[in-house]
Amino acid sequence: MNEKESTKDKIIKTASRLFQIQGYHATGLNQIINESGAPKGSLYYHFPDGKEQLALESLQVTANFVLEQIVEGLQKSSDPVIAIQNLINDMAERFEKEGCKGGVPVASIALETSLISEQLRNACQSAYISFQEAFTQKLISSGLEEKRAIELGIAINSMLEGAFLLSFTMGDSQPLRMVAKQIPVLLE
Amino acid sequence: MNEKESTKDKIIKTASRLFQIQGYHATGLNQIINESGAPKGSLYYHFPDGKEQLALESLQVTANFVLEQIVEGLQKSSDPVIAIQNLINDMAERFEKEGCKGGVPVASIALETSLISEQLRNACQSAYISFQEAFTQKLISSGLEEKRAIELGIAINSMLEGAFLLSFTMGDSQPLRMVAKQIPVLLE
DNA sequence: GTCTATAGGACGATAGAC
DNA sequence: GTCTATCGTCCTATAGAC
Repeated sequence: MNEKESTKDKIIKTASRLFQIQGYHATGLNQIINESGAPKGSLYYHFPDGKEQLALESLQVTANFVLEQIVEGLQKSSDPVIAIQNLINDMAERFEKEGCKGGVPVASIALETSLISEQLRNACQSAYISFQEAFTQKLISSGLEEKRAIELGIAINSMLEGAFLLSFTMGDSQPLRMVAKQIPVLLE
Repeated sequence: MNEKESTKDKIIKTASRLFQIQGYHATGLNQIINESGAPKGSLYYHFPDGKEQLALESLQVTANFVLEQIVEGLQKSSDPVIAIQNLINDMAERFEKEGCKGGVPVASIALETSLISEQLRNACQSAYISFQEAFTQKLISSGLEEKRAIELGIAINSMLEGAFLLSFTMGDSQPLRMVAKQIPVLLE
């Protein structure tokens, strides 16, 4: 394996965390360098297009991580109601363990950059679509009609993102918990 | 009436719009002054505590506007399913008329400031609670049991906020429309 | 690949005249 | 109530040595 990639990876890992918690504009490149412990001079070597490129690659790491959580969570039960409920509750638990201050995965970058960088907006959109398709796929494979599964995938994704946003703002995972509780009703 | 308040009001009105579209950190005080057409020297006279105070008062204006939309929308039909569905569809229509670029009302400030200003976080939280209580109240007054109405108020609010976030990021009101479509299922 | 130094600009905030 | 000038700080980005 390439040990040489570890500097770039350290930068991306720190950037992902900071962008998610603080947002795009509030996170400076200096802070990323300092907190990552990466060599100060290496940023523009690894990311020649600057902050936007760094944000893009960081976002993709974050999005892949979340998607993996979703896909793996959905595999744990064949019953989609139980699977989705457990997934959201697991996310709520993780969120609580971060002191309800872990930020909102994709949203923090999406809100700040969608109107100023088509590239970043597009990456956020792709991330959201991948989430909703994971839900849709689960519903289809458990026998739901495709059209209905697509509708529900979008709705469940909306609920999840909204509940994350509310839980973060309130510093309380209650919205996530409440949304999980409505899944049986929604999938009736 | 006091014609003298018009300068402060102009500043707040412009700030509300810009904070909502661009976010907190991306919106400079200079831009607010320039676009509002307000006298340049008057900002720190009207808002001695600076940007944070301006954001706070702007947020309250935005939140009151949204709450009014919700309350008035919910009054238009006695059937809560129809009322909520129409409300969300009206919001989707308004969003489309802004070219799907109108920003996400409270979220843009909530995400950027919740961890750096307890005052602003608290104002965002109050705004969200007022929204969810409007839904809950509507459900109670149409005969739903209180405990269930509270749960649903939170869930509907989550769906709405999430759908706004997704619609904004995708530049397409589809998530808002899909969420509206699920209301009958949720309230079954 | 890494480092230092710095350019060049924007920002929030303040002081003091009017 | 308004205005101008300015301070100090932060930012992104670049140039050039090593």
